[in-house]
Amino acid sequence: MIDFEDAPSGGGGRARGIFQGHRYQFVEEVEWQVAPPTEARAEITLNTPEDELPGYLQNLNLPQKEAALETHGPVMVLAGAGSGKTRMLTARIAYLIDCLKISPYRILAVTFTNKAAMEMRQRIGKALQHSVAYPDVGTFHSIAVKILRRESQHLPFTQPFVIYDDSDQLSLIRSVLNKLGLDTKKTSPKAVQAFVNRMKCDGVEPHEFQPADFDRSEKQMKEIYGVYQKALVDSNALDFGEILCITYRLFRDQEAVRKRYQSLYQFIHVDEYQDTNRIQYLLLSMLTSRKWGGHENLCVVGDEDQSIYKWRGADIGNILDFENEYPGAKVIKLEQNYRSSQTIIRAASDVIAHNTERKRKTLWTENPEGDPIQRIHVVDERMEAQWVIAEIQRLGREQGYSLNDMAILYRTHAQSRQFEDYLRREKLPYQMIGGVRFYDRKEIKDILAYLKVLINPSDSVSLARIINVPARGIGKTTLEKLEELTHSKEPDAPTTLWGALKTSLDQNTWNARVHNKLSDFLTKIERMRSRMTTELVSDVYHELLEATGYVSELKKEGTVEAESRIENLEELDNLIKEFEDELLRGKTEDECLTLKPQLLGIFLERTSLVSSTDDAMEGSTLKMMTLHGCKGLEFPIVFMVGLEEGLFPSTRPWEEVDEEEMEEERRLCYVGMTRAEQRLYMTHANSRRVWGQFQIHEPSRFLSEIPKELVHQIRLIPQQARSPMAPSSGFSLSGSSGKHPWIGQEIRHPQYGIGSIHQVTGSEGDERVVVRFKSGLEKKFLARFLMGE
DNA sequence: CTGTTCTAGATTTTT
DNA sequence: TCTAGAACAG
Repeated sequence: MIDFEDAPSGGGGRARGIFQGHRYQFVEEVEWQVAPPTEARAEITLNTPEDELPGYLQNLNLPQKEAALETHGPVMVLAGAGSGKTRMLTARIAYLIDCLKISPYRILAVTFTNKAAMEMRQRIGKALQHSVAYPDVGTFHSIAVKILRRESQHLPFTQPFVIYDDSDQLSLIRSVLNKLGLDTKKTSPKAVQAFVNRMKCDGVEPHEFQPADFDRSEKQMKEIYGVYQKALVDSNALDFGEILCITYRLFRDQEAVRKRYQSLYQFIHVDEYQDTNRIQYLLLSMLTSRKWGGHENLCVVGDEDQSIYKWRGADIGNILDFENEYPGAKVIKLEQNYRSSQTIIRAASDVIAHNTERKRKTLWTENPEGDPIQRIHVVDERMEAQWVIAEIQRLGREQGYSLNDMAILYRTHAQSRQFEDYLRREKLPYQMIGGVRFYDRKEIKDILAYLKVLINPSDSVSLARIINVPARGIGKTTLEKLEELTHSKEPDAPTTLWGALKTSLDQNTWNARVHNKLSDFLTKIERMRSRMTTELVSDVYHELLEATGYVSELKKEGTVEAESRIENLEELDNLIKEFEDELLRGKTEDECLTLKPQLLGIFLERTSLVSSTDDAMEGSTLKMMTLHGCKGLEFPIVFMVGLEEGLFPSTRPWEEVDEEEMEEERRLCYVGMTRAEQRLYMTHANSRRVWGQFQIHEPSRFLSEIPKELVHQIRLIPQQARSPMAPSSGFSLSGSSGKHPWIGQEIRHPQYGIGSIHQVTGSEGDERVVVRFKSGLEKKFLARFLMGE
């Protein structure tokens, strides 16, 4: 039953739980010799009677068992949705360790997200009961970073390097454009970023790129890319793409290193293989391909029907080419679905059958036929949310479903708003997966930037971010002058902002006022830096908040936002403590001593690599997420919302429809539909507000691709939306007589209560008003909004 | 140098 | 509609 008493969880990316069960190894526990080839196959075969099998191999179907036992040589498993591929992978790894006596350290499993890695680790642990050692399980990025830390002597980067996320990357690109004297209006930083990342997905370095002969912009891009790469090295920072590229180059160019990792990771597994990109493919072939002296013990698991990251460089070619790269590869299909009803499987299969570029694979199930697909036609997005929430309550009340049996899936995060509103109103606890990452919040990024500067003063992006945060009188012009110093071509000119800061202070180039401010800042940072080596991160963290006055600034503000920012900083404090606890627990004093200076680096690395979908799922809450975020999950009941042309499939009206993109949208639809076990709802609205404007939408083409006999259609008429139980839309005016606001007019707001208009600005029809509420609170609103359309 | 207002761009999806 | 960067005034 739904617990109606629970308070709403507030949604948003909570960071809790991210670090649970995530154990990095620092003390090297691996000997670097080549293990003897494992000839000693255990006597388990496909014919072994079920009751003689170890538990983890029982109850697998034939192809699953085949895939699990085919441990040597290249294997590609084409696993349909819900066909038990994680089960198979777990069984396979357990079998390697338990029966074939392969050391867990010789096994690598690559997953798409950190959350998936955590789950797999848990499942392997369960299968092996009491095993102490775990195989390496992680994302491409986390594994690559680990390797880079270990092999830093071969890299242009020095040890405590930092990782730049997308927005850091964008800042660096801006500063590069600036340095090159390019106008950001003509060369958009975003376009440069897209270009750079595209290059990196394919593993193309600046000098390798061949611009088309007469294409000036490509030539310019190439140049910017080169300068950007240099700036990365100067900042001692890696962006996401670079993490993989540089690891690839390390393996390609350093044979000894490559050999070592080939023998370290003798059995490699890759989940969600359909979403790997070129550089990940190259990385894998470095470790496994015969061409590079690899062992070919590679097992990839994927489903081209679920490939939904083409826009990020995922290359379906990786699936199609597998058999060429690894001749003699065994291809195994898992086609039996254990998750969904017949109806859902048939509907989803019919939809995906409209794609032309796919390998034939037929999903089937022994599950009962189940309910028809519920197609709900509503008037607008408010009604959609209202109806879905009411239905969720009904299912809880009448059929005993609990909230975590259900999920709402949408195409874009922006669609979550309506649902949040109604969920809050109805006091149903919910959790949004994805959205704004905890670590992307401004205050968290600020403080992390400080921490990054502490371990790596070369990090100019972070330094520029915090040099005047909170405001300490170091303004734009000063910063610009500092940056200019780094652009100088003199032989011993500083290359980093930090260097520029130091030399300029040494050479007394500033007037007294600026000089003092800068040197104050410098000494503060230096002092904290010196404490870093001996003290815990949590202690430095406190001094940081103290010395910079960050929290006291926030306290001064006294707004609700500031309050929640302070709370977030406290949450960060908890996370740091939790992290230190986890790493230092059970360690000897000596070990702690060596560990301490590394703590901050590891902490920052983790914060950069967790994604917004890595949030732990909490107990009985309704889950909402994008269709991309639902990959790998399943729910008894699924609501897919906003099935409208333009929104889903998402198209840009001014651009021609790209057939390939349309097929990706369709795969996304397939992924969403196959999340449902028992019941699937699909809603579409007649019209909805997009960017504040009403748009009329046709029902999504995907709806018509489902056979009619599988669908139960419901059309909700407008009157229902205005029924007494429907909360009115936000505001109501008491005693309003006209369409225009006047000063002194009384306003009732559902959240803030009663107030009166204090000020009116803006032109007729687009007035903005300031309302002063009884509580003394002053808020600004759009009058149009306030007058109820 | 700071705080405010103005404008443009974004909403497709993320390691 | 909202946000973040840019431009402007104090």
